Amino acid sequence: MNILLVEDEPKVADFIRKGLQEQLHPVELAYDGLFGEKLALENEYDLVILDVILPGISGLELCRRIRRFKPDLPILLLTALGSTKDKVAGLESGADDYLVKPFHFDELLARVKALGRRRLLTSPGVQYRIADLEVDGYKKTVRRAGKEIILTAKEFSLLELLIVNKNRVLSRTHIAETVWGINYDRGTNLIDVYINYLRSKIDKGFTPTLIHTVIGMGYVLKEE
Amino acid sequence: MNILLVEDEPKVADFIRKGLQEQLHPVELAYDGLFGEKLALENEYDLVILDVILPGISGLELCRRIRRFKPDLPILLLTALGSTKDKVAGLESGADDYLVKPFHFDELLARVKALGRRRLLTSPGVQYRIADLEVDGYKKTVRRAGKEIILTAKEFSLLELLIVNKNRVLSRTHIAETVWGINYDRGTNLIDVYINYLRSKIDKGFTPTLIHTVIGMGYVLKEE
DNA sequence: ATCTTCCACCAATAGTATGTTCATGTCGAG
DNA sequence: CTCGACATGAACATACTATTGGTGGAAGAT
Repeated sequence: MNILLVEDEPKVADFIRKGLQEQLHPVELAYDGLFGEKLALENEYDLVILDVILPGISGLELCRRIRRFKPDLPILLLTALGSTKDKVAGLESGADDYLVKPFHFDELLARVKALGRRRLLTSPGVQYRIADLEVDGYKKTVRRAGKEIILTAKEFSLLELLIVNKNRVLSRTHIAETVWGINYDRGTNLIDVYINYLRSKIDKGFTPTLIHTVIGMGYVLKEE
Repeated sequence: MNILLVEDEPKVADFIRKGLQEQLHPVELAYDGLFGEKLALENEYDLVILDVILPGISGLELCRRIRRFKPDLPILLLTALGSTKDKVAGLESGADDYLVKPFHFDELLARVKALGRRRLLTSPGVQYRIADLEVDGYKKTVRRAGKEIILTAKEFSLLELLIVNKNRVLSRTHIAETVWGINYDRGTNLIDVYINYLRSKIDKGFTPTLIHTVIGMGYVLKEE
């Protein structure tokens, strides 16, 4: 899930960004409201996390502006203030959810997941299986025919995307945006390379093969 | 917190499972009493949620059976019956708490949290083991291959977290929050250093090694 | 008070796996 | 046969992690 984080305190920003990246979400960061607005409007994020206290324009104002042009984009507000009045103000600005700092990171993750599910319908982070391949998004493990397979973070992220959308052809563009982030735009065959890595780890030596190329369109994970 | 849910109505089961997973609890599901009993006795859960009305054996009977072998395992009963008599019957069967359907999910969550906390606080005698490593959460002792190993407080706390979540990849963020408390400071490699301390004490010179790095994601304690 | 010891923590450096690119090889369609 | 599209292997760069030495402070001993 592509996430835009607007937070001016470097330490907090870093903490949140790293935590989300450890869950394999691509994260982009804006240090002030104006830049945040620019990014939010120019790109297609799945979620925006906004600090209320920002230099430039306030989080609430930014929230309203984003909401005006992107009514469906989920917005999560962060703030140090915890009064009911603040919460109401936040929600009235169009935020979908509200989290008071300091928070336990798991709490943030839970809300991120909840907001993400609203538009994706599928939520990575649970268990998936196809044929004799099992992917556990919680433990971050992969097994084929009962045997554990070790993947790197990027490989896992790619496989998770494929298995969540099994039987559906995924374009390279879509894969790039989901796994590598919004602003991925290199003229290389990086995705092909990673598909190749995955194949050698989860398909080589097993039947049936699960990763299929659809020429001109992209890749699918399916049986047969 | 690992949760076992025994519930035969698929809709209700799904509702509860999804809600709990959103809070990042791993949930396993049994659709009848016998299978529930098998799972409960064979695995290490932190909490069992039981429907009273079940095919096979009843929830009350199941509760008694589990209680016989796992006196410390928290059990939460769910039922459509709301009379005092029913509640008493449930609690007398050894359940720790009782919730009448239909309920608001927040209510369930609150109880789940409460039972979880109780277990963490009053968890004397919790012993964990993986391969030839034994950790006694009560005596605060650690042994590998029968030989006692002396750890400092922080080291023990870290090891305890790892072994409670064995086979699951733990992110640095999660580790930082659990062992060191909420802190935004990821500017140092303190966690890496403590992992290194632990490795030198419990892995060095032994096979198999138990602490594994998952680059980009965190660390796991597991065999293999 | 002072000394000693141990623990928690930090920072710099060395080390390694991963991420990325590029050149080349293969395959099928037309 | 030729082209486009994809697969593959290897080389390179980067990012992440391991390791070690050192600092400071707290607790206990003298």
